[in-house]
Amino acid sequence: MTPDQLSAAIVAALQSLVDDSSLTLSDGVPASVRVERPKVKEHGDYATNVAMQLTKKAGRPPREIAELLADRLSASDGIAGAEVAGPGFLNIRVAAGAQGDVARHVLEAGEAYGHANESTGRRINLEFISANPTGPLHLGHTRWAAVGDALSRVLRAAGNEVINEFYINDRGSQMDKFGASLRARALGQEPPEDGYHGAYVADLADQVVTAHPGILELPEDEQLLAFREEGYAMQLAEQRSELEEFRTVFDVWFSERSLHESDAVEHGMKRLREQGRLFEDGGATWMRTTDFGDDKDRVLVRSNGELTYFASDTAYYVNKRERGFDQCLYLLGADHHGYVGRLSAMAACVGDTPGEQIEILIGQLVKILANGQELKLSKRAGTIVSLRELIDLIGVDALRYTLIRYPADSPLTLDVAEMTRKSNDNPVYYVQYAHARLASIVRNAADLGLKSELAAFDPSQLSTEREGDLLRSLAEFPRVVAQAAELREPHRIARYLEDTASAFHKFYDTCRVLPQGDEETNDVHRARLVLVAATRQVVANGLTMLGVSAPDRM
RNA sequence: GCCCCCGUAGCUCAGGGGAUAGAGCACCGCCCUCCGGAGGCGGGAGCGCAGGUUCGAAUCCUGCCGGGGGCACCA
Repeated sequence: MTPDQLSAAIVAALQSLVDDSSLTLSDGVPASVRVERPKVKEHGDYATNVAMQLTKKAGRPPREIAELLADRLSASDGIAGAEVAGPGFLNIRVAAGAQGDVARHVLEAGEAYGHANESTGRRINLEFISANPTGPLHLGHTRWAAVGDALSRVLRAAGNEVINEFYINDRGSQMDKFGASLRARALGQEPPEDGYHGAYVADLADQVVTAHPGILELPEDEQLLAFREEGYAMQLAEQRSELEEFRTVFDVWFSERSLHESDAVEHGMKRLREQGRLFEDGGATWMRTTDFGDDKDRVLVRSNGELTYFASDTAYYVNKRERGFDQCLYLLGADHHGYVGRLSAMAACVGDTPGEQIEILIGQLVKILANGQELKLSKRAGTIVSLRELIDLIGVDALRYTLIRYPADSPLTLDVAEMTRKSNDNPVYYVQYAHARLASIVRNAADLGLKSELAAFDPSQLSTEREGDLLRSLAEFPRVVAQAAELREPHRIARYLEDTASAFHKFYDTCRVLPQGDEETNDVHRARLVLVAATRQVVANGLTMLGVSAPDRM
């Protein structure tokens, strides 16, 4: 019995109470009832507070409603018992057979277990990282790479169509400063004061010269252009390959320049004009974002005729919507949180509703400590911890997992020494180890000529406390995925996996799975093997959803 | 000055109104004749402060204190 099935059983019990007038509910029977897993085992396998919530609508004390419900529910299939506790909680015990059947569901669904059965029909554009192509990706980008990619997988699992998109800021003065910095290094000079000073600039400059032997013979303006464009191409290629190595793949790499090369910007402005949100002041063109709660109106075209970055943002958003996305999600770092107000207002200015078509998720920054000292991540200072370096240092699995397992909106402090010193300090190994152990049992079973056969599976054999705990944990997975997608919180998957791994290790400690010595294979062995195979499937599905490997051996 | 995020165990962090607030690390002790000890079992310690909403608050609201981030006709 899954929580959803239990919830349905409670609803049915309520309905039957209403049908025979044992209970009157002013709003009718709720469509679903929340069931939760109690913290203490004395409170049963599941508990619901529905009686307390219905007390007003029923006009009766919660314990009285709970009593009625307990009687009715106890008679339902798969329910071993229900009792009222405290102010009106209903504590429910599920029959072992119904509980064990969860393992069957898991194996029947296989890789699809935990994934939504139906499509939401929603197309989501998920934009994240969107770094300037003027340097290596650093720790901050790395967090969004891991979280964004995991979020995308989770949203897909929940039945959405999702496109991962990377917006390339390849236009504007930063690019020129980048080109000038490269040229300066190539000439053996210091980059401009407001340019790029990291050590990578000199290396990149050398690469540009190598690829373009005649570059230093060009006139200065052409030379600046050539350095800028070559450096851009190389840096972008580098970012792509690093991200690919990090298993973060983008479906669309969208160039800001391409917006300007097409008529997208003018098109976006036209849309705003139609909506009546444009005005002229001081020779500049403004968008009246204050109509929708922004602190101040925003300039789109400066008085000198140049387009602002925000004009691109607007055009880009309109472009996304016209490409057919129902929802545009932006994953931004806390250093960009000032954009939330104006982006939301902008979407409203073109006629959308913030929170519906546009959703901006702010992730807090990551701090990294080495020997108790914070590493500064400034590109200027050149003390960058790059994605490449982090991968080399920590490994893709551990790095991804560590960054994903915390909520993105909580500031994070990681210790290099701790991440690199002892690998088993990282919870990712706890989960992966569980998977390897599970896979190993399945392997050993095969050596004994045993397979997890559903035909011979008797779920009621899984009757011990730890088997029940593990089964209930497996039953949670679909709910966890749905919730993680709804809240845009992929870290919930990681936390869930840690709980499930723990439930498995405890089960393993007390429950022998395979027959030993000359022992005959019995129904308990067979049932436990099914449970093991189901658990392995769930752990594998969860790790896959995080983009972390599920090794059969470690 | 205004806005956003955060404050939970010695440290890093979970906990979307529910019953006795949880993990990992660190510290102390214990558990393999047998499926992987990267495991299991036990031990101590905590919701920044003050109000409010509620039958019930770590969770929601207000104020204060402390930490981080942000304010542009920059990108």
